[in-house]
Amino acid sequence: MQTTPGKPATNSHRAAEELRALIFSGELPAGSNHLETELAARLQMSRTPIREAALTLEAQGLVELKPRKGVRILGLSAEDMAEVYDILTELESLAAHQAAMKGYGPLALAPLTQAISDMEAALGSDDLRAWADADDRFHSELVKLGGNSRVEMIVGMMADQVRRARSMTLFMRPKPSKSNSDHRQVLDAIASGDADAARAIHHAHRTEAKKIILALLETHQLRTV
Amino acid sequence: MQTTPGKPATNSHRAAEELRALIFSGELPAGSNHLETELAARLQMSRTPIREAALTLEAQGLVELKPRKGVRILGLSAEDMAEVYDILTELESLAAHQAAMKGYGPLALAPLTQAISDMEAALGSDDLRAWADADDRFHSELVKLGGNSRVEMIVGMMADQVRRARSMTLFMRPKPSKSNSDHRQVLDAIASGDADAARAIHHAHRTEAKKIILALLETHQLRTV
DNA sequence: GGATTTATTAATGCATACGTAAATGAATGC
DNA sequence: GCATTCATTTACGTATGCATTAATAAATCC
Repeated sequence: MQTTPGKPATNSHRAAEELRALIFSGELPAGSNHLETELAARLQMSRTPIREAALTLEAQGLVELKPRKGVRILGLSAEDMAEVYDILTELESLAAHQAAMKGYGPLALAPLTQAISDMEAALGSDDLRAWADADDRFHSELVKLGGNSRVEMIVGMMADQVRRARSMTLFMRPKPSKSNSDHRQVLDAIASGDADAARAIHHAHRTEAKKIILALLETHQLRTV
Repeated sequence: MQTTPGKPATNSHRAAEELRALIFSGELPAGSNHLETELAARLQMSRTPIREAALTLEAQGLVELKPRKGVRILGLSAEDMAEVYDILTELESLAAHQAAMKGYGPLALAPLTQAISDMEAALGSDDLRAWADADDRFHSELVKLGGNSRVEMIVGMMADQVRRARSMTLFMRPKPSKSNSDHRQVLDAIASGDADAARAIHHAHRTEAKKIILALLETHQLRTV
């Protein structure tokens, strides 16, 4: 969840954040429609900031403003998921590549190291939720280290979109143990400045993740999430 | 320019389009600030739709809403340009890869073929403006053929952002004659279903374009455009 | 009874009104 | 003369009001 720390504490932004939270928590399920008035009452403000927030979320692909129907919470079909994963694959791999070229020392790479050991710990204690958290952190830190702010933004948006789907499939899929060795390999490649390796390994990692998720959605007949 | 054809003919959207046009034409130059009231008067509507449009453009990275300063037209520094080009490189290459895997016939690839011959014609008659147009068309058609709607959207946004810079440097740079053989190679790779080649060639092509543009901005001391 | 037309409702898109708080300039103190 | 305080302006953020128009219900006709 990107909280946009530097932004002003305006109602419009509160609305955007709260709506996001409501969407991710599932309180506003995919496919549901909500009139502006209803949301305004729920968040205790007028329609104006709600509208502005909805517009922002629409630009980010989370909702759709349907005249007379209100804001429609968008779900992700399997095809949507494939699209998003493909983008994540490319842009994160780019980030890995660039991060490797920056010659980061152990200190700068500490967040990655930390995330990896957290994942291992979580895996040891069978805490999948914690694992997912650390995994998120790894990916977002990786992108940060890549140093392309636009990539960071786009990946943030896309990660938001798949978050719900991921949490649904989290308990279905096989223990992500291979995932960890992948992550460590990426980290090593970055630390040793091998940009092409970092890119290739991460690319393969994400491609694999995409296959697994899509297969799960397929077998479980989850059309939209 | 993406005109978003299916969208309702609301003032808010008119505002977004017109503001975009004003920005690209340079009438609202990078770095300038414009009060909401001023823009409202200019487009002959109230602040509300202006505000909504500005919010949308902000989400797309074209402007910034500064309290008390109005909407600030964002320029692109050399670093910004590098960021955008890197993203275009990755996502368009992905599109080329995916397009090659779809087994398109000559009919589906006609727009690409057309764009290429238009570029050649334009080059023959030294019409750089026409060349740039056809080049745009090639890239946007390529992305369309890739079939990932989100990629299409993101690339559209990024292309918007570099458009101004490109038109500034259009007359400075060497005749883009190599560009054409690159394009044809990409087309051939797609037509023959060689996804990896399509990706690699396009990647190299974009990487080269990035270098050229950045060098130009460097030598001409163009800090922001 | 079913289909078509008309009336009613109500949600949106937009305009407008207003309080607040930032920025500018005036006024005061030293 | 310079700094500090106070007053004034004004742009924004938000609330509210209103006309439009899509959607629903009612009513009429065949």
